[in-house]
Amino acid sequence: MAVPLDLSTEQKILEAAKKVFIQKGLDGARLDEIASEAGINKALLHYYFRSKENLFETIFDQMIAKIVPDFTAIVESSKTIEEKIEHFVHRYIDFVSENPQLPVFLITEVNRNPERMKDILGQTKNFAKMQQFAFQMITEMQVGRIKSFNPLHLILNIISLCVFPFIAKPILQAVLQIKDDDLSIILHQRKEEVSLFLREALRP
Amino acid sequence: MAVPLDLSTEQKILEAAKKVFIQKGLDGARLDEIASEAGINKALLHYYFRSKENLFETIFDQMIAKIVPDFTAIVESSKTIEEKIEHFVHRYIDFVSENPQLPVFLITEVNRNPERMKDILGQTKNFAKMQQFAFQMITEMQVGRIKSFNPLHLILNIISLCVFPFIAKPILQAVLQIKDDDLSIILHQRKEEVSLFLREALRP
DNA sequence: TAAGTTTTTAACTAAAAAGTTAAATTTTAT
DNA sequence: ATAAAATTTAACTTTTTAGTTAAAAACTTA
Repeated sequence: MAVPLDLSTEQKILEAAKKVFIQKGLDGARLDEIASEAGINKALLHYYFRSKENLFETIFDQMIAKIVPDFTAIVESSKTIEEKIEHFVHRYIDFVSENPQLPVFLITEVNRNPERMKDILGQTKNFAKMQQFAFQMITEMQVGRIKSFNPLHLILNIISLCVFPFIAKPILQAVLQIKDDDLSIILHQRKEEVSLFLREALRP
Repeated sequence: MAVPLDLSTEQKILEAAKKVFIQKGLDGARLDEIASEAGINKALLHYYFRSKENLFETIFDQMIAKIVPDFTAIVESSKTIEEKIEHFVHRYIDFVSENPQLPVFLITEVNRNPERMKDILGQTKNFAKMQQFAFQMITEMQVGRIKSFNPLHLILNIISLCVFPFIAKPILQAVLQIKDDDLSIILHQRKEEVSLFLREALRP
């Protein structure tokens, strides 16, 4: 008896749904479009996932897990706090560069329905890891190796500097009146620019 | 002959539309909801604005004009660059605090339809003013009054630090597992925190 | 081959929403 | 008072979309 597990088809649907939902949002996405994007039909969509909402939540949960920064590796290494921050900035900007539509998608949908977040992050260990990271910061601040800041705000600052320009991309493009490629160059520079900026701010 | 200018009704419609569009987006907004929010009916909506798209664009243009930072006053004053930045940070965070849904609304809609921006900002003098601001920065950098950075990235950094935490509000709330009020306190602290952070980064 | 599973085809229903209209009523300005 | 303008009422059309279904075809595997 074949359990209904043709992962390749389920995967095709998930990929297509991801693409369409990220582009158009929950309201804007059309099941027919997802189906044709996956190279199948609506009936088969219904065969695998019973409803649009169902499909959306599967995608949404995956995306949240991807974008909430994973401090685990960073906290565990034995580098200085500056090296860790630099490492984080590089990794996170790389990640956002490769998934440029993710932040806007999540922010849009979470704002439209904040309830959705409530359940998801409750169990993860992200907050604990973040606190651990904050404690390391405080230690190095007290020793005088870096300037003293409120650690929560410092973490917020780091993430803001990494993510926001990618979120504001089309607005930036209009204000600066430049083409896609030119903006990409600017955004690519940010890895070094943000690292430098943070280094200077933290210099004791 | 009374010209069709009962501004009070037109204004009521615009206010209602602003509220609903900002909350639900173009796709999610319902004309019936806008009408009842304005205390009128759909027919009158049609009497003033011919279509949903028409109404939306009126709102959208207003919102864009509001959120793109106005450097005019700042550029013109005779303060030091640090004072100007501090002034800007305070004013912009105040503005975002008072209009917390604006950034998400604009980012969502611009991402969904980047064409919309193209026309709007073409004629404004924002870019010129921004360049003027950048030149002032460069001058003070060369004199050694502040640390040298790429001025475009510096402006991006300032705006990122001001806006992003407000955009990410519901995600933050979920990650930190705190209530609305507690997050508001944290966000309120940012005016001072961001000012301090920028001062430290720019210290020669 | 035979049974079970996956996929397509091709309809269809029900609901929601935008857009439209015409006629009646109310308000405003002259 | 009366003409013009604003507003309501209430119905209607059209379009779009999610959701559903049944039957046939194709594929998989024992």
